[in-house]
Order: sequence, then C-alpha cells, then structure tokens
Amino acid sequence: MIEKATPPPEAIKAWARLMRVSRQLFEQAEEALKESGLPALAWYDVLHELAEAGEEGLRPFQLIERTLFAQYNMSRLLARLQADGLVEKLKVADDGRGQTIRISAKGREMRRRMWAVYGRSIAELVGTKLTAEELEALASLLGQLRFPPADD
Amino acid sequence: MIEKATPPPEAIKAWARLMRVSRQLFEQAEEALKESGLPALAWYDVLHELAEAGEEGLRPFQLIERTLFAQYNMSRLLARLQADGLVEKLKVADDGRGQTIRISAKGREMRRRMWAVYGRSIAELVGTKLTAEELEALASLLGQLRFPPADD
DNA sequence: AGGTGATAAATGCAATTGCATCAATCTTGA
DNA sequence: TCAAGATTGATGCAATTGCATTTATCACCT
Repeated sequence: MIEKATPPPEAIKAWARLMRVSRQLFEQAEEALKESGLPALAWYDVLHELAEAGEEGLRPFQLIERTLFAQYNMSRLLARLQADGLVEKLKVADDGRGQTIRISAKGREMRRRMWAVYGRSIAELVGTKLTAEELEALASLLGQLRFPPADD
Repeated sequence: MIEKATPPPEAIKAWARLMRVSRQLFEQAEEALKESGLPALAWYDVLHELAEAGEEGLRPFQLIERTLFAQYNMSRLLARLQADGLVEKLKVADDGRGQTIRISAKGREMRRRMWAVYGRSIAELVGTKLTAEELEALASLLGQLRFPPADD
C-alpha cells in the first residue's frame, strides 16, 4: 500500500505563491504606512471594524472573531490604541467581565489618514495588476479556501 | 478636479480575501507543525532552499533573496539552526566577509519530517478545496501580483 | 442558594522581531 | 596605493509576540 508522499504539484505551487505574494504585498503596504509616519496595518484593521460598528462599539472578543488576532494580542493592541486616544473602553452593563470598545473622533481621523495611504497601496499593488474580472475570480478562488468557504 | 478616494471595490475585496485567507492558512499549517513538535515554517523555508542548493550550500544573502526574510532575521535564524545542528557555517574562500551555509544530515532529516506534516497541510488546506485547474488559475493570478510578475 | 465549569480579558515571563548601528571586508577610482 | 563608499553579516536594545496562567464574572445544574 503506497502512502501518498506529497500533495499534487499544482497545490504546492498555488500554496507557495499564496504565501509569498501575500507576504510581499503585506510588507509593501506596511512600508507605505510607515513611510507616512502612520501605525501598522493591525491598527487599521481594528479601527476599521470599530468604525463600521458605530457608536455602540464592539466587545474585544467580537474584534477577535473579525480580525483573527490572538486574544492576548488584541488585549495589548487595544491598550495601545487607548493609550493613543484612538479608542475608548466602556463598561458594559449586562456583563461585568466585559467591556465595549468604541472608536474616538481621533481614531476616526487616524483611520481616514491611514486609508488614504493604504487604499492607494491596494490600488497600486492589485488594482493595476489585474482586471476587474480577474480580481473577482481571485476573490472567488480565495473564498473557496476559507473556512467556512465563501460561496461568491 | 476629483481626487480618487478609494480603489475599486473588486480590488479591495480581493485584497481583503488575500490577506485574511493567507494568514488563516499559514496559521493552520504552523499549528499542525507545532502539534507534531516540529519547528516553525520559517525553518522549513530555509532548510528547503539549502536542500535544493546541495553540497555547495548558499550564502546568507542568497537565502535572504530567496525567502524574503530581513537580514537580521536570517542572521538569527541561521544561528538557531546551527545551534540545533541542522546547518553548518563554512568560511568561503574568495570573500572574507561571507560564509556559506550548508544543510547537515540532521537538517535533511528534519526537513523530511517537517514536509510529512507540511505537505499534508497543503494537501488538506488547498488540494482538497480546489480542482487542479482552479489551483493553476489561482497560481497564475497570484503570479501577476508578484514583483516581478510571473508570466505563467 | 451553591458549586462547577465556561467565558472575558489581562499579565508575567521568555522568545522573537524591528531598528539602528557596528565591525570586517571588499571594490572602485583618483 | 589608499581613501571613500559599498557589501556582508552580527548585535545591543526596545517593542512585540507567544505561552501559560490569573482574575473576575457568568451560566448552568443540582
């Protein structure tokens, strides 16, 4: 009985490209932010989720679900965001363990400034490299790799 | 004169999927290695390059080119690999600054054991989710995002 | 009500990463 | 030949991350 030694070569190639390209693009986007004197992408992710959540804010565990950060990582990231005045921590009435995180006006402004740079990076790094149809095809293929898979 | 405020929505969606899916898959592959008591993927990348390079080995700066690690990161990673006996550092004759890194027998064995787990992760995480044609399409799209772009 | 296990968030400590800089060698050009 | 600059690799120090554990509260079950 032969044991399968290795995945099919198409899978290996797609995996290798995915790992390499995603890392390269991520680092380029981070570098653009840094060059503009702005915080890292992790901050953007949180500010973005909080901006979408609006005035009622989000609980830290909800942010963790949305952003895939580790719990201890989120805890410290929120502490830094708070120290910079970009978010507020509010006691939540019905759960004494928890808190609600709300973005501040300063946080919204920071998000806006970050998006000016980040959005430009996205436009340059993927928007100019693929057509709209190709971008949709890429998003669809990636969606099938997600767990749970996306159907669009 | 209107300033373009944001990249096209297809670009944003493809970007978001790329960042999220690649991170999720990377973490799942790392977790599988950790559960088997094996080192992180970074170690595999270096051992893989060195195994392909054969007996003459590679210079650290060549490894940096191939793996996209930062220089200080590679320096320390190689020190750890050497401390574990997985690679050897050799003086190089024609350049007194440099060294050549060669994989050891123990390093080859470690790479083999890591591949048994890593390859299985790749098979499960992408091999079973997409057809061969879809995997090739994905690799091709990602190749166009690379710099320099891949043409296949 | 009271005990038990689950959940929310924080934290001490070790390992890793990022940044800046250093030391050593090499290359080039006057 | 030798000074100036570039390249190779390492390292001190601060910031971040990972891991394990802790603290506090909640939910459930008897």
